[in-house]
Amino acid sequence: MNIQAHIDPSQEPSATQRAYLAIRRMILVGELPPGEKLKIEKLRSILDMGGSPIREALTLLVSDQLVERLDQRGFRTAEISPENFAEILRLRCLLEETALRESLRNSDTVWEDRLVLSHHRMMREPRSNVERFEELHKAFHMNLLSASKSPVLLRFCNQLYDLNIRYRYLAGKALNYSKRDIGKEHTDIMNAAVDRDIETACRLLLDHYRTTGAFLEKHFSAELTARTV
Amino acid sequence: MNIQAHIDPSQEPSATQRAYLAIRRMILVGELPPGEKLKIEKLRSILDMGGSPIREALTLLVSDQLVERLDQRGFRTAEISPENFAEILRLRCLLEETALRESLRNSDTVWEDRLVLSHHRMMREPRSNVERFEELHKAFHMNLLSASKSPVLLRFCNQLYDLNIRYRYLAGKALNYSKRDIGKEHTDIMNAAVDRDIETACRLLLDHYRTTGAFLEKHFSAELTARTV
DNA sequence: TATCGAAATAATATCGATATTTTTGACGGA
DNA sequence: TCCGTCAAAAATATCGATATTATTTCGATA
Repeated sequence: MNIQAHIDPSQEPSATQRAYLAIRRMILVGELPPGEKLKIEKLRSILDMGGSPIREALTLLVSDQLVERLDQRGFRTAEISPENFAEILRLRCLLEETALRESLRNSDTVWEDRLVLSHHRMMREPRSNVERFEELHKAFHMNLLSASKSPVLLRFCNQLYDLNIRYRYLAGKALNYSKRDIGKEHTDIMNAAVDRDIETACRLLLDHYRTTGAFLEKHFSAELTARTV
Repeated sequence: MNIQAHIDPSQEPSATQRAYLAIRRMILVGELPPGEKLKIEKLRSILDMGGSPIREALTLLVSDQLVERLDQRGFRTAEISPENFAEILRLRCLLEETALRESLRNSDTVWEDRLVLSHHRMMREPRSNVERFEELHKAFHMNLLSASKSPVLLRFCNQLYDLNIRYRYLAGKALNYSKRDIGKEHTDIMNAAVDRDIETACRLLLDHYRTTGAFLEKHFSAELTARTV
C-alpha cells in the first residue's frame, strides 16, 4: 500500500486510487490469477474509466510486486512459485523479527491500546467474512510492528505481507488448519508483546508464520504436482 | 530499477523508459533536490514528451521510494533526513549480509568471473568521472550478491543501494574520505568473496558500509546544523 | 506438413485537449 | 494586523483519439 492515504475521508478518491485498490484486491483474492495478462481495455470496461488511471494504478502495483511490467508489452499479474513463496516467508521472518524487536523497544501505551483493540476486532470478526477478516488480521500484525521507527522497514513488511496473503487466498478454503488454534496463537503473541517479552514474542510470531507457511507449502506443492500431470 | 530491461538493446526505449531513467538520474545526483515539487509541465518541457510517460515514470519512481505521490497534488522528490539515512544504512547491513551469505553459498565460476570483471572495471575507472564510477561501483556491489537466489531480497538491496547513493551525491565532493583506501577495501572484500570466506567477507562489507556511513552521517549533521541556523 | 514472411488485427504507448482540483492572492470584516 | 472568503490562476487528473508496436492469421514456398 504505497499510495498516500487520504487525510480527509469525506473526499472522493481519485480514479487512480479507486483503480489501484480495485485491481489490487482482485489480484490478492485471486480473481485475477497469477501470470494473467492485464489488458487495459478490459480493465477499462470493468472499472468504467479511461486508460490513464488504469495504467497508473498498474504501475503502482508494480512497486508492490503484484504486477509485472513488460516494456511495450503491457502488464501482467506476478507469477507465483514455490520458490517465491519460500523466499517471501524467509524474508518476512527476517524483517518482521527485526521490526518487532524495535517496535517492542519503542512501545508505549498508545501502541499497546492500538494493538489490543485490533486484536479484539480481529477475534470478533467471523472467519466466514474472509476479506474483512484478512483485513483485520493484517491490521493486527502490522500493529505489532507499528511502534518501530523504521518506515522503510515497515513498508517492506507491509509489502511482503500482501505478497503472502495472496498465496493464502490462492490456497483457498482447502486450508482448514487442522488442529491449530489460530485464535490462541494470536492471543499468545499479543500477550507476550504487551508484556514486552521480546524473545517470546519473536519466537511465537515466527512459529506462527512458519507453521502457516509449512501448511501452505504442502498444499501448494500438492497443487502443482496435480496441475503438471 | 524496477523497469524491465530490454532484451534487444538495438531497440528504441519507450518514452516512459527514457523519462524514468532521466528523472531517476536527476534525483540521484541531486539535480532535483529532496522535497522538490515535480511539476509535470516543467518535466515535459525538459524531456520533450507528453504528460503520460512523465506521470508513469514518476509512478515507477514511487516504488523506488525516490518520489512521493500525493493524491491529487502531484509528485515530489522524497525528503531526506538523518533518520532516513540511518535506517537505510541499518537495513542495508541486515539485507546485504543475508544476501551475501546466500550468494557465497550458491556461488559458482560464472559468478566469480562476473565479480572479478566488475571489480577490475571499477578499479580502472577514474574517480573523476563520478557518475560512471558510481555505476560501476554499484555493479560491483550487486555482483557480490548476485548468486543469491532470492530475487525479492536482491530487489530490496538494489533499492536501498540507490537510496544510499543519493546521500553520497548530496554530500558531494566535500567527502574526501581522508585516510581511507577505498580501493583496498573493495579488493579485500572481493578476495574474501572469491575465497568463499563468508565470515570475513561479511565483516569487511559491513565495515565498508558502516565506515562510509559514519563519514556521511558526520558530514550530514554538519550540513543540517549549518542550514537550520 | 512445416516454416517463413507479409498483411491484418489487436494492444500498447503517447499525445493534446478538457474537466477537476488545489493553490494563490486580493479583498473586506473583525 | 489578522483571519476567513471567494474568485482567478495554476496544476493535476482524466479522457478520447491517434501513432506505434506487438501479435496473430493466412497463404506461399520448400
